[in-house]
Amino acid sequence: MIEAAPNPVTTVIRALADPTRRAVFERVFESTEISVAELTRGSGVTQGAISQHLKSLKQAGLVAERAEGRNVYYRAAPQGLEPLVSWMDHYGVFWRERFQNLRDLLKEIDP
Amino acid sequence: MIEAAPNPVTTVIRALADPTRRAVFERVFESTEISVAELTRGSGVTQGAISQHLKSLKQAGLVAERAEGRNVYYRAAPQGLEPLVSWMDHYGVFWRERFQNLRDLLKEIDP
DNA sequence: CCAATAAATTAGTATTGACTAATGCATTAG
DNA sequence: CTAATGCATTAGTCAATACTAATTTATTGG
Repeated sequence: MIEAAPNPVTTVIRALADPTRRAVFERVFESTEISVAELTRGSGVTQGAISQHLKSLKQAGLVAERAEGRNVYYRAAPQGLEPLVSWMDHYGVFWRERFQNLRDLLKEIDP
Repeated sequence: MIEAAPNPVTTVIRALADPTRRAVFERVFESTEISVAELTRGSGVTQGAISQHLKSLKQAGLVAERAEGRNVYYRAAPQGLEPLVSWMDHYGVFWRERFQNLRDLLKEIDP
């Protein structure tokens, strides 16, 4: 028992901490669905590396996959960001900084 | 020149990725001001380690310091979280998830 | 059936990074 | 002045991790 399962915030932040892996997440997010081969193209790293990054992202709950034939299509799971959102929210960043903007925005929408 | 200065998002996320360092940030945030010695107490690591973590946090713009005599007092700089907020915001997490709650909240405040 | 393609996994390597112990450098107390 | 305290920095260690190259397992096109 040297395990001590890291909390969800740590898992999510660490998954996003590596620039290459974060770029993978961003590309997945921007597409509805994207295959590993396509993610590999233009990534600058090997297919194996991409698969490893996808595994981390999946474990962090940030992506989900769908296998079809010999392809595997990945899609973003933004709910996976929730632990990070909550953590930041707890530190009060959002409301205090964005409250006024949002208030204005809502006035326009629903005056 | 193997440098290639990492972008602010990377700097901030990486600063928060380590649980010990994040705990330091949290303690700094919770106090108005706190000295290195006090941060060291109950941290489970040495004073040197704390100083190193504070250096990372400072470089990330997450804390600021004030020297007084032989003490150095640290305080949180939540604006340092902005790159991360923007990054997440760009991926649409906040409005979509919190819009309804906030709308209700604003209705109560300003009906 | 067979060659080719997609993706995951594995073993090995090099780098980074968190830590300690020790030292250095001010500043304050006696 | 001298000892003690607070903090930063340094050098060295060990573990984690990002990567490649190679292999493995499926699946599909000719």
